Amino acid sequence: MNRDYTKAVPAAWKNISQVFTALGDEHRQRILLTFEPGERLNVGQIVEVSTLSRSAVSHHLKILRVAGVLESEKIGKEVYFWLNKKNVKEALVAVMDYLKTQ
Amino acid sequence: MNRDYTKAVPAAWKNISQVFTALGDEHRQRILLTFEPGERLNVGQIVEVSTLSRSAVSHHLKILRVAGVLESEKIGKEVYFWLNKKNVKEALVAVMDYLKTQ
DNA sequence: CTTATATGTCGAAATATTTGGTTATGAAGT
DNA sequence: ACTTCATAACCAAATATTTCGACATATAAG
Repeated sequence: MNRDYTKAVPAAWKNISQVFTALGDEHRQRILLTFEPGERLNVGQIVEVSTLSRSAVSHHLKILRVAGVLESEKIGKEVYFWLNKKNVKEALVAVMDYLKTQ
Repeated sequence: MNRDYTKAVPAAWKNISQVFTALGDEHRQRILLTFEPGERLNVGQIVEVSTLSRSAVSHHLKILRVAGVLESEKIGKEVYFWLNKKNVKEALVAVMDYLKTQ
């Protein structure tokens, strides 16, 4: 039994937490699945296909962005979002690596 | 833009949700990191290294078990838990595969 | 400079999760 | 059968998250 993690988790796992929390919500999964390969979508487009209000979508987009699942850039009046594949992959690989040691 | 997921997510993603929600919580991460390779731990041992009450630990163990992150078996008076590597890996691979199409 | 549009932020209500005490269940020992 | 021990289930309180409308900001258009 490993007692090292009684009170905390390694720093790397804090980032993993965010990614996993972000992907653990069905509304956020639906937002992600809306993106076609390489596509960038603005908030209005995402709201359009969502069943949630604009501010709820904005809230979920923020969680996804802070977690590093999405990246965003403002172009004119619009804010475009796209998938941060690299960062999501890193979180998945980290857990895969942990599994391999088990 | 893919509009297929406006109201629901593919069935496979529902299982993924559970695994990701389970792994997105720091208390549950700490429980997982307590397991050494191949080890089986009973509830008492996990409570012992946790900062939470017995009933809170039991609650988190149930979430981990229902999500398929842990498996359990009652032996005598004790219930032993161990990592369900196969199931966690499947969820991770499913998301990895999604990333590859993106 | 005023107006319209896109998005973010705030605050309060609704909802969900977490927590720990108490009670119930089930297995083992006496 | 009675007691003890380990754990699960139940329940209510505490806490966190989600939600949406109202307001704020920023950019562009007229």
